Amino acid sequence: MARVSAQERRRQLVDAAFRVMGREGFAAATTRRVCAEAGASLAAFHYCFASKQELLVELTAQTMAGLVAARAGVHVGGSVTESLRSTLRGYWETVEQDPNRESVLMALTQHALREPALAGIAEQQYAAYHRTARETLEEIAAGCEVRWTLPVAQLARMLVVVTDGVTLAWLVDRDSDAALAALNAFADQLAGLAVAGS
Amino acid sequence: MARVSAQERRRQLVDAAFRVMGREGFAAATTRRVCAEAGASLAAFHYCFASKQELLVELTAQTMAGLVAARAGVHVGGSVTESLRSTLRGYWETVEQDPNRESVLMALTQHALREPALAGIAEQQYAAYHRTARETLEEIAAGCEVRWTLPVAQLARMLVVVTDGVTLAWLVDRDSDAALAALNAFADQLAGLAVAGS
DNA sequence: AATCGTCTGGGACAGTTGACCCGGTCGATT
DNA sequence: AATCGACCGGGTCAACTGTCCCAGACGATT
Repeated sequence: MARVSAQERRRQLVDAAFRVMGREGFAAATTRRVCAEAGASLAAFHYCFASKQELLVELTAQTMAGLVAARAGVHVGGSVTESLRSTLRGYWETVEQDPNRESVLMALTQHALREPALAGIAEQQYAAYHRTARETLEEIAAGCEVRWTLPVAQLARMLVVVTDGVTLAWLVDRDSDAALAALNAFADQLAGLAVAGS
Repeated sequence: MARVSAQERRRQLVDAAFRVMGREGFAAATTRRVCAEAGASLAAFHYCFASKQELLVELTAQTMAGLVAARAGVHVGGSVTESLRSTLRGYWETVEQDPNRESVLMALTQHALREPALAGIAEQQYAAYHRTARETLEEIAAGCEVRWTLPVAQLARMLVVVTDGVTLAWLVDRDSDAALAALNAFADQLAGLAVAGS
């Protein structure tokens, strides 16, 4: 077995846990299963992490950060409608490209809502979503020289609601056309809430 | 311990499983925990159910049926906007009144997507959502003497997307005002897709 | 009251899980 | 090359899980 730094080992274990969860579900990510996936021993696990909880916390934080980064791609160009459409399409590509991240994140969110040790993590996660969405909307408004006729916070929530809802439905029926159609329709509706101006 | 019919015992156990899941999460619903909640013995459990899977299947079916029934409340009256708003508000009241049903259903959906024995159940669940949503939209269109300018199937998906997304976000941050505002905004946008006519 | 299917009590089983521990091995620093 | 902290192998532990079993108690039918 390769001899790597504790920090590197931690990363490997977190990645392995993510892969196992994505492939076999949250419950399948036992310490042994994760260690096997990472090619590490149980002792190595408990050398790197004080407990499974600790890995879960790190996994949640890391996955969350990756998602926010992926969602942050804003495409400004042409009309408000076009900007919204291409931004949403950009997000959607990241989902279809790696569906597991979404299902893992959903499971982590569910778990974080119950586990006292992870209290606040789900809330932070959603706060980050809302912040990212708000920034995206503000960027588009600035780039297209329009302003929103509803509070940006409310629009941001709607954006998160729609992306989450579309993702959830797609995870079940995998109907990509319907998902994209819904996103486009929403982009058009949202564009209707923008008027020219500062 | 009371002596009840096997059928009644099954119902009790399903209810107990639902309560335990709602209170402590999906993973907490072990056979022993469920039996304790129902006031039954382990033997009673395996007399009524061949396996835990069997209970899970029945629980999913029953919870699903309850939800579809709850969502089916259509309020037609006044303008399209008003009808949509009050229908969505009606749905929302059922969510806030029993938040556990939503989180349990979400966990069951997650589980059903992985478990081969429950294959198809999640899909059926969502198909039922979409059917209910489509019927709701058609009822409103008929009652308000309008027609939709987009395919009803697409609008139905948007309806499901929004209700699911709003519910998901609310389960995390419990911001009822924001949830209701999002639903109202969506109702207004949806109303914009209706024009007078048959 | 005898019978029979329905139901229950308590216990047992093997398998899995998270956690832990100790002796030892590696590699860089000195 | 001696030292020391980082790291690993393999084994152990108690707790918990789903499942199963059997002797017996109940209640309706005969």
